[in-house]
Amino acid sequence: MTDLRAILSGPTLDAGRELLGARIVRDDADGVRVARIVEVEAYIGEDDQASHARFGRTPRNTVMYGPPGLAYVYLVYGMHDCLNIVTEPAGRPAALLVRAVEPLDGLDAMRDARARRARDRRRSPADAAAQPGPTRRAVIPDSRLGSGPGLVCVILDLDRSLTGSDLLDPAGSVRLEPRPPAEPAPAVIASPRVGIGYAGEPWTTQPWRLSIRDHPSVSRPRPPSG
DNA sequence: GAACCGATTTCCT
DNA sequence: GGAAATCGGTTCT
Repeated sequence: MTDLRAILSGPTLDAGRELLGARIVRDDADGVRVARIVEVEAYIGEDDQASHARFGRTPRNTVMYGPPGLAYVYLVYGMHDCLNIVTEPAGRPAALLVRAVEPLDGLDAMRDARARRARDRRRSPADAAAQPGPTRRAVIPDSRLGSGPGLVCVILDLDRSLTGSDLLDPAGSVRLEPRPPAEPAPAVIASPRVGIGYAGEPWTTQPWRLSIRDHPSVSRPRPPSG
């Protein structure tokens, strides 16, 4: 089945498994960029103490209560945008955080976007005060360009203004497309979510991080290869 | 390759 | 007011 709307309206963990291997297509002035989803995390309901919905509906998280297939992009640690895909029927707050992608097409635009980000960072006063030093940075392999939730948004130029747009709209500039039928379903690893120590048990140990087994584009910390 | 650190601003019982 | 669904650089093993 490739009806993504139906898949996203179902249980979030099932939807997460279906999204592994799906494509994010970014279609804008910089051309067409395509990336394959290799890692997601599920945030399910108001009971989930790791979810932004844990305090109930707020101005920021309202879109999580909307229909499946909408984008929810939020800012974390004051600097990184993170892309979520809303799941489950309207009224039930749930979403899948896209933690890592494998670049498939438009890699030059992706590298440009990362270089732009690095330049902007260097403009900050604190960095200007620091000695630039002649340190040469290692070249980032293609497979690692989108290996983290913040990096996914950097290489695809996504930000909070995208929140509320429908990722299944064929005319949208950011689109979600199903895994091609010819491509075999990937082996999935389920492991605990990252960076949610504040949530307490059982939430910190729920295996709601889903990733393609042993895929080089998966973010750190690397899940067990099972 | 792991472990530590600083950046930066939005969000909310 | 305090913490946050992270990243990149540095420093160590």
